[in-house]
Amino acid sequence: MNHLDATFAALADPTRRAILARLIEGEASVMELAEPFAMSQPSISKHLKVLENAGLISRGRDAQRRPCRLEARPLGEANDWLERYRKVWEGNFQRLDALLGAMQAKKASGDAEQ
Amino acid sequence: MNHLDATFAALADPTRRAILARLIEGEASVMELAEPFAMSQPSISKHLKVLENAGLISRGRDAQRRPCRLEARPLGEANDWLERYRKVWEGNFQRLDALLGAMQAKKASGDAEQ
DNA sequence: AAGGTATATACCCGATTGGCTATATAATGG
DNA sequence: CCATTATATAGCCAATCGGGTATATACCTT
Repeated sequence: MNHLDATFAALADPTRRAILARLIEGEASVMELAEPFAMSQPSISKHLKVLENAGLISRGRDAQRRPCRLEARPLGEANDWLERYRKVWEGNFQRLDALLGAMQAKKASGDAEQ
Repeated sequence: MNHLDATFAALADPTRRAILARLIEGEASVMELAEPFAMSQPSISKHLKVLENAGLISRGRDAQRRPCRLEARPLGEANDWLERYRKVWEGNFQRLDALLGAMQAKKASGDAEQ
């Protein structure tokens, strides 16, 4: 599984996004993270493992607690990928590009159309 | 399914990200989009439906072709969500890492807290 | 109307996901 | 040691996913 795959897949779940949002404020134990959700502790642990495998959190040790801390670097990489689309969502010059792209595609494949 | 859920889930697949990347250059038909992949046409159509349901593409009509066009607004929303973490991945929000220099600190894996 | 081309749909399949309960492990405090 | 607390693991289940093939549909051309 690609790095970006894992990052975006991890972000596709609202529980996991909420956990990350909580971790902006600082480290938290599993119990603390589980508290807002109507969900069993093992389910939260599973979500945490997904986040950890995606490199979005790391875990420490504090007595029997395993505090989670945010690791935002993969979010930066996801952001880098998204950046390439910024021009598109900020301005609406899809139409122009569409025209250019279609003309080039025609040249490349040499098909019969129009 | 939440809007962000659908967006991130759509982005979690490398085929779909490659399709979006292709669409930056402009509209493309299903056949054109399928060409780079060792994958059947129905599978590509499935991916396109995922992208369409996430609002990431829209489709037109050109004879028997159904050209796909990039719709980047959901990417902007995903970006908005990620923005809240920018300070964190740009460094220093993590107490000691700020002092040590975030770049090298990534090497050592086992440091827990403070 | 027939045939070709582009795309969609239906269905099958194995793998993964996201939830659960029950139980195991880890570390602490008495 | 023992009990308690915090967390992880195992196994179950239904749903979804991502691929496939076969077939249907839509539109154009002749």
